Amino acid sequence: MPTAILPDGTRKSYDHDVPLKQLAADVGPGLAKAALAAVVDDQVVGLDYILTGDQTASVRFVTKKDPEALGVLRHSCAHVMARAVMRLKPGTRLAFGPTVEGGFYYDFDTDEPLTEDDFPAIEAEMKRIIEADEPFERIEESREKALEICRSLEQPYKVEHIEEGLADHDTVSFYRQGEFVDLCRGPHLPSPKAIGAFKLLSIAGAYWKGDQSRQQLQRLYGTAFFNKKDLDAYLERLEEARRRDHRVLGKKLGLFTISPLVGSGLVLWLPKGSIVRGELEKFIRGELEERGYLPVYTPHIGRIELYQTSGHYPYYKESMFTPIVLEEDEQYLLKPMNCPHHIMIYKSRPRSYRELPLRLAEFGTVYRYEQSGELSGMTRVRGFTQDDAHIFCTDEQVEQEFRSCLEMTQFVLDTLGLTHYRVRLGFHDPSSDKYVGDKEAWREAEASLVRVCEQLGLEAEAEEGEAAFYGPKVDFVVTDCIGREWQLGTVQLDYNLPSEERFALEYIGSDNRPHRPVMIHRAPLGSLERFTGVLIEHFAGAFPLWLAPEQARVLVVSQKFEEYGREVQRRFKEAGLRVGGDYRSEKIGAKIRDAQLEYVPYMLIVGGREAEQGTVAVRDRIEGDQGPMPVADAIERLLEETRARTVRQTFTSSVGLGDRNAQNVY
RNA sequence: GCUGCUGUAGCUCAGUCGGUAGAGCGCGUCCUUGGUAAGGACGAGGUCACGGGUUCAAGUCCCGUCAGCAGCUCCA
Repeated sequence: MPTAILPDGTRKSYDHDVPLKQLAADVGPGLAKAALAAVVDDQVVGLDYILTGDQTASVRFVTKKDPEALGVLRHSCAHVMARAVMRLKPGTRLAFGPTVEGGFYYDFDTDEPLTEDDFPAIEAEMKRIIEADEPFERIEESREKALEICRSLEQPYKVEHIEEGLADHDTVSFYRQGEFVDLCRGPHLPSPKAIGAFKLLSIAGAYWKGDQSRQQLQRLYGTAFFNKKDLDAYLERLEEARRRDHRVLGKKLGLFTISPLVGSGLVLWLPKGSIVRGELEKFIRGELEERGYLPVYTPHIGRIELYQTSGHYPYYKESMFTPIVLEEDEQYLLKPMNCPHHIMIYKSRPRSYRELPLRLAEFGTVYRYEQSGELSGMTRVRGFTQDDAHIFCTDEQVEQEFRSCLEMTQFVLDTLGLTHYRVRLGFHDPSSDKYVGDKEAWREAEASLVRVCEQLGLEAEAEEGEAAFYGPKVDFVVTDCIGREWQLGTVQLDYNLPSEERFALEYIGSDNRPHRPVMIHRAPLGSLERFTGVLIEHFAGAFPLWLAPEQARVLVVSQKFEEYGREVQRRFKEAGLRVGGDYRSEKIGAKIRDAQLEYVPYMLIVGGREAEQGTVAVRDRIEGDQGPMPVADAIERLLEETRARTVRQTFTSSVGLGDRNAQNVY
């Protein structure tokens, strides 16, 4: 006999199979009314779920206060949307319709393309469907019956999914609402009435099963909430995120620009952005020096043979700018990677084990011909500078070096207050042939990565297929303000480029015999372009003092005090601070407002009182008026905050439709 | 690269049915000289992304190119 264990520990037993709907009613009429779904043994299910036989399960009912409810609601809303589209565009083939962070989508194969102009009609139809309030009805069928149903509904994608994706399922489930029947795992709301507010957000193309060689579908994105207030709040957060977008702020604050005449994906760093980049480079350079790296410089082009030897050319030919051809046998590539150049520095003379580990570092600028549709502000570009280095070491040194690289990356991210990142272990995909090197070396390398991460207490998740072609890696991945993920820092282990088939690197060991070194590729920031783009959003344009293009600005109360203002400005400048001055014939309120809007961290306000006493009235961008203090004290205060690289404010929230952890995929 | 959308002043955007372009901010000049988030007046500023086409007439309609946006795919 089925038994349910409720959250408060009470057990309810039945002498017959019992649907959760009834269980809820037995617990109380209030619950029966409020319950939207349930969690049975950690699995979210609908109220149509039936406790059977000798099943003993923990059951927790989900109401709109529980976080699980929103996902169920959105998935139901996706069905409502699909039903509306089916009504408006008969014959549409349905693909997948999962929930994603922030909402849901559904993929359609329509005869005529959908456009945003179709949204009002679809939304109106959805509204009618919700108001009609027909229940979602779960139907379980055998595979054969299910195939028959999907064939009769003329839903070829569903047929394919039952045949392939669900090959190991004996039965599959459908949900029916009125005339609309869809293959679906569920769960759904008891009825659509709970969908209090929804909105279609965008339309885009998407490939069937994510495969570029297959049919392109129309992906309709939307979001839904229990009430209008939550929807409005979400839309407001989207707006805010948009204002924090590095492309918007980069333009507004004069940090960078991109000119079609120069070329798309090629960043022009404006003076203010260049200051931020320069400070980051200075910071990294200091760390490199302390950690025993040696600076090198290499040219921006190299002969094509260099990249044929490394293996990059055959693998990434399509993603490179086409070769510069001088003569048949003399071709050059704009370098897409720094490693082959650094390898040639290693190879410039015989190496002894006494030199290892040899750490060669360069802010190396590389060029990659990224697909046009991929380009995005500073985060995906065609020319970028990596804070790159390659470490050549012995087998015994690998783990220690690898650990140091991870520690440096963590240190750099911590310094900037970037704490919301995930660590991804990029492992090879055993079913792919894109990797070079023997299996044993890969196995060993991946095992050592896991070991080091465990030692450091790094919570890392392994992902197959994310490795570089020459070795596994550890990536630091952050999410931007609209929910997209970007890889920043990376540390990669490489047993292949040093190998006989590639560059045949050697060092002479203590036994006076040649040995093969191991390489580590690493870049804590990744690229300065992408990192700066992410930082702009991370600080919402308000950089901490040490990075701020203009650290302080002298504001004179009236132009009568310009002379004293310029004297103050000179003293701050001599102390090494980046200080501007506002001597316009504006009122002090206007000058403060402008400085605030430009995110100048400190305002130095001077008028008659300050001129007389040799002080400045310091106004903190965050805290406001700090009152007057001697010029020397103010300088010392700012210098101290700069030296400490203090981070006082960050913004980490992200909204949008990122599809990590997509639920209910069919 | 693919699907959909967009491109008007330095920026953000309006421009109805096809009838030769507007606002706010910013910028310049002048007045104003002030005490912690917007003082006032006047003025300059446009190849309506680019190239074709339809039309008596195109910012507006059609085609192409370039660029951007959203998503997919890719990412050494």
